[in-house]
Amino acid sequence: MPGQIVFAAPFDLAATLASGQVFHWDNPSPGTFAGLIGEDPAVLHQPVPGAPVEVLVGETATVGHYLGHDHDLPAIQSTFPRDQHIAAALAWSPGLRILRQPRWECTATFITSSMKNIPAIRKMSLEIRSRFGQRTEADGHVFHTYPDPDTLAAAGETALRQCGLGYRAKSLASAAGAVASGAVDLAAPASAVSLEEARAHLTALRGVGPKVADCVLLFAYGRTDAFPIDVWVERIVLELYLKKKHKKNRTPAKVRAFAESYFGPHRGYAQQFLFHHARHHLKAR
DNA sequence: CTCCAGGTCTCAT
DNA sequence: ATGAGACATGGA
Repeated sequence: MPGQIVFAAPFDLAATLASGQVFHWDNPSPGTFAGLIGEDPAVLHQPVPGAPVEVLVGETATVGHYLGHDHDLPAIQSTFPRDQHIAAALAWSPGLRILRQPRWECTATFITSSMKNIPAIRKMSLEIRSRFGQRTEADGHVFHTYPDPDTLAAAGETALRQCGLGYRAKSLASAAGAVASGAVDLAAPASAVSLEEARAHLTALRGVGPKVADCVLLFAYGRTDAFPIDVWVERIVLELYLKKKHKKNRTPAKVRAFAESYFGPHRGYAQQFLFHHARHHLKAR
């Protein structure tokens, strides 16, 4: 039932929902966010960062789980290296959290994310939802669920292309088919012991490479040791940490090796702070 | 109008 | 293993 969620450590709802890990939330008025958590409508309000989150629509338990209410942020942040770049990112949005998103929804939206900016990813996602999802309504807000694998597999590549997916339509249709048929089991990564094994389950899907797999593991499976490396994060690591290194030490493999050894056991969390900070302060090249 | 976007796949060294 | 191109579309 509706109520209030008090976080043990400062929480920033707006930063969390606008940090490029999820794309479908609406922001109808300052501090208010409306969206679906799986199939459940949610309308949340936080007047200012750090304040309790008012759940106007939705179950507080469901919302809390989605928002990572149980994450011990101070403990997680204490594992980060103490350098000026991490410090700046933490100061910029101390209440940023990693969400617990539904597996398929997260996988599918990140399959469509390659070579698209965040507004475009959002637009494709909303188009897919409104065309193929189930319509629900709550408190005057209209929502559309993210269509399940069977629905998208049945829709097919051509229909997905009409949602603006371009070449990604083929990947999404293929991935939907693989999950719908059971060829790929999205429960498998959750019980994988190693990160590598978890990643392998996901990269079996067309359109899922190392970067998308790490995003999904981080944003849907709670693997905070997964460290997605996109153009932004690669730039951050190269510019801020490997600036003076010789070319030989500035390859993608070296960036990955550095990240895995430097940022600690919750490096995915560190990555999200750095990414969110950089997107607001670094100029596109 | 040009540039570029939270990459992946394929095929070449 | 590492590198170069192709890939579709739309936001800025």
